[in-house]
Parts: sequence; structure tokens; C-alpha cells
Amino acid sequence: MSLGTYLRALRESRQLTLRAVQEKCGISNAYLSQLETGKIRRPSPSGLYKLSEVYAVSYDELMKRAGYPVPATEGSDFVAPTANVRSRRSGQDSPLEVRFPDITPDEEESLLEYLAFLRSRRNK
Amino acid sequence: MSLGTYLRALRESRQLTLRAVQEKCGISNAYLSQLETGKIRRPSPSGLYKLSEVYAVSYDELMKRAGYPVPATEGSDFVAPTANVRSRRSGQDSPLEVRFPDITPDEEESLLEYLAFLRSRRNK
DNA sequence: TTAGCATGCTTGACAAACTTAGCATAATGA
DNA sequence: TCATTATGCTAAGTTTGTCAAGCATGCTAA
Repeated sequence: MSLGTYLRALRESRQLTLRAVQEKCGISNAYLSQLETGKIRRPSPSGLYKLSEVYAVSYDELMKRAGYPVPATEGSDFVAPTANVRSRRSGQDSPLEVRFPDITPDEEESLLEYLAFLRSRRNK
Repeated sequence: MSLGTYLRALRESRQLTLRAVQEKCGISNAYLSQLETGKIRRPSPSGLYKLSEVYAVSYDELMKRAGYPVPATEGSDFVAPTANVRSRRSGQDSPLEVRFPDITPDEEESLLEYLAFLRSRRNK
């Protein structure tokens, strides 16, 4: 799956418009469109980082899909589980608030329920 | 220490000429010179990766010195922009790490989609 | 001195990232 | 119907990474 397709899937899953994303990260909607339609070959790491924040996905993943070398997974098909990365206690992990921003207690409850549901189905 | 100064120090410590480095990695000596004299603001990650191989230093280090975000590494001095970081809720809420422990990237993706779904229903 | 070569640097050109402005279409409301 | 707004996309322009060619200086040998 290409970077463009991936970015579009992310944006649609969040139900955001190009201009909404532009508001969040300052990247012009015109350029976002070009990114999603595959017209940009080497987007800047800074831009990819901003998008990784907006969509709450890993920066590594976007860099990898953009075709850039990523040190942690260099030349390997091993995909580092980001959950483990995040659960490391050392260093400055990006806070979970970025990944699950502004959830209400109700939403939290629903999400936990849904998580349990996901795991029950996956273990069949 | 800037990227340019660092690259020059690396090259001189290896006793290589600009053209020797060009031979090794395919980057033109003209461009290498501009890199070392600080005339290039956003060199491509691919180029930095090649240089990290030539000089046998870490790709992360070069990316960091180029001012690019580097995926959560130990001792990274990159500071994430705070625009999207929510202010921590007051009170006795348990930390989010406890409430959403050990989620995989797939689960995270599913949960975020479900969150979008929840909110779209609520706003109707 | 002069010739020749090595080295760092500059110049000019090109391609591509990125922006601003605006178009085309669809949906919504008066 | 007509106006307005929202959305994705394109066109044109600016900036800048990157390269090929060549310049300036210094060194060594004849």
C-alpha cells in the first residue's frame, strides 16, 4: 500500500477533510491532495511527522511508506510493534494523549469494551 | 554542532576528499561542499543515509543534526511540537497508559476508527 | 618558471516540493 | 431556481535540492 493510499485511508477513517487536516498541521490542502494521489515522491520528513501526529500513527510507518530508510527496521521485514515501543519507561515517549486525544469517560468506556471485543474475536 | 561542521569533521577525520566521498556514495562533490558549508537546509534522508554508511556513523545522528524529527530514540533532543498535545486532566484519573495498556498498532487503528464512528453517531 | 594535477568552491541549469488562487461539482437552504 | 458553502483537485508561481561544468588556489615536478 502506497503512502498516498495510506494517507487517504487514514484521513477518511478519521472523517476529516483536506482542509481540516490543513488546519491541524499547516500543510496546504492542495499539497495534501497531491500527497494522497501519489504526485509527491519525496515528501519532507517534517511534513510526515506532522501528519503522523494528526493521524496518531507512527512516524516510522510514514517514513517507511515514503520509501525513506528507517533505522530501526532497516533491511528487514520485522515490524516493530509500536505498543512495545511506547510502553518503554525510559526516554520521552510520545504521550498517549496524542494518540487518543480528548476522549470523554464515556468514550473511554466504549473503547475499552470494543478493545475487549476485538481481542475476543482475534483469539478464535 | 551543525550538520555541515559535523560532516566536514567526519570527512577530515577519515582523510577523504570531497571527490573521494563522491566516489563512495554517488553524491556530487559540489553538493557535498554545499552540505559542509551549511548551504543546504533540508538534505534528503536518502543522501544522509548514504553518508552515514560512508562515515560509519548512525543515520539517526545525521537526521537529528539536519533538524529532522527522529523516531523516539534514546537521548533524542528533538522536541515534538506541542500543538496537538492535550493538557493533562486534573484530578485522580489514572494514567492513560493504565487504561489502554499494551495495544498493538492494529488495535490502535481499530480503536481510532471506532472512536470516529462513535462521534459521528453522537453528532447526528 | 611553467605544466600538470588535486582540492574546495561557485555558477548555471533543471527538477521537484510546496503554496496561493481558483475551478468543478455536489449538497444545502431560501 | 438561485445563492451559498463544502470538498477535492488543478494551474501557476516560488523556492530549493541536486548535478555538471568549470574556476581559483596550491602543490609538485621538470
